[in-house]
Amino acid sequence: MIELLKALADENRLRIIQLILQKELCVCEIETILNMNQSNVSRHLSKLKQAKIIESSKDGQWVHYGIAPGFIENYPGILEHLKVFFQGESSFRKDLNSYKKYTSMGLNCTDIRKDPESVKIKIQE
Amino acid sequence: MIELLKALADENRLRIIQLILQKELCVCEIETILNMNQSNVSRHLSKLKQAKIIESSKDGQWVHYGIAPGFIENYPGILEHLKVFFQGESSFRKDLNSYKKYTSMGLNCTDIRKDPESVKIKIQE
DNA sequence: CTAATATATTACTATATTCAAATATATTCA
DNA sequence: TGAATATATTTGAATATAGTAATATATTAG
Repeated sequence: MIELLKALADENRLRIIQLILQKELCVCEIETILNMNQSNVSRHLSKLKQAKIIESSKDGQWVHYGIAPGFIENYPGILEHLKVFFQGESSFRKDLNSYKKYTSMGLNCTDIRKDPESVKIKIQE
Repeated sequence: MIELLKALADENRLRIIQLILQKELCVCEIETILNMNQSNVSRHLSKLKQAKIIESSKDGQWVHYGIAPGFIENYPGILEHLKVFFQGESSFRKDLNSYKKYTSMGLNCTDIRKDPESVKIKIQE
């Protein structure tokens, strides 16, 4: 429980959680949508995984992260509070907007690989 | 929210919260029941207060701390998970036992003032 | 007023956490 | 196979946090 709370008590990790709650995503997508560097995203993902908040599945060279079912089952109350928080914070709404642009434009890992910067620009508001 | 989670993500602070959930208590009681030193308790209390998890009321030379109604109203889900966690952890059950001995023996701040060590011994299992 | 007591704060040390740059590993594709 | 890519890990510097001892502030009792 304490490890869980520690894992949740970080803005960047909450940003990642909000994204992953929408849909399973791979590291490069998280990196691009949140405009965070690779090392940082990887480190936070590993902390979230250790706290059993998220889980990973490897798909060739890509690694996808999704919310761990156990987290949803065991901590529905916390999840609810997080969702309310996400909705109330403009910076989190902005992240969500970037995510929505990313999907509605039909972008994917291959696009990111080709030109990460241009994807980043496209999904900014 | 992040500040709240940070404040919760510490064992000693959760121990304090469990106690205070039972009843409003003064600093010296928390100190004695949890067998923590005064400076440490005071520091954690101030962090919990800053996160609006607890609130204080001064009663002469004594300061009592209780759960902030706002915390209960705004974060019922988190509170539920905390209670479940408390019940499942033997170290937290032990704290609760000490608290119950403390009250069932009719002890109070004056007893602690007279002889803190003997109170500590009495409420150990 | 003075001594004693309750709590808060400060100063210091130890430990943990964050970030970013560099490096390592694994995988794909030409 | 070898080059490029995706992700993970290591490292070091900066910052934050926890704990303790000592000190400060407030309050009560005599």
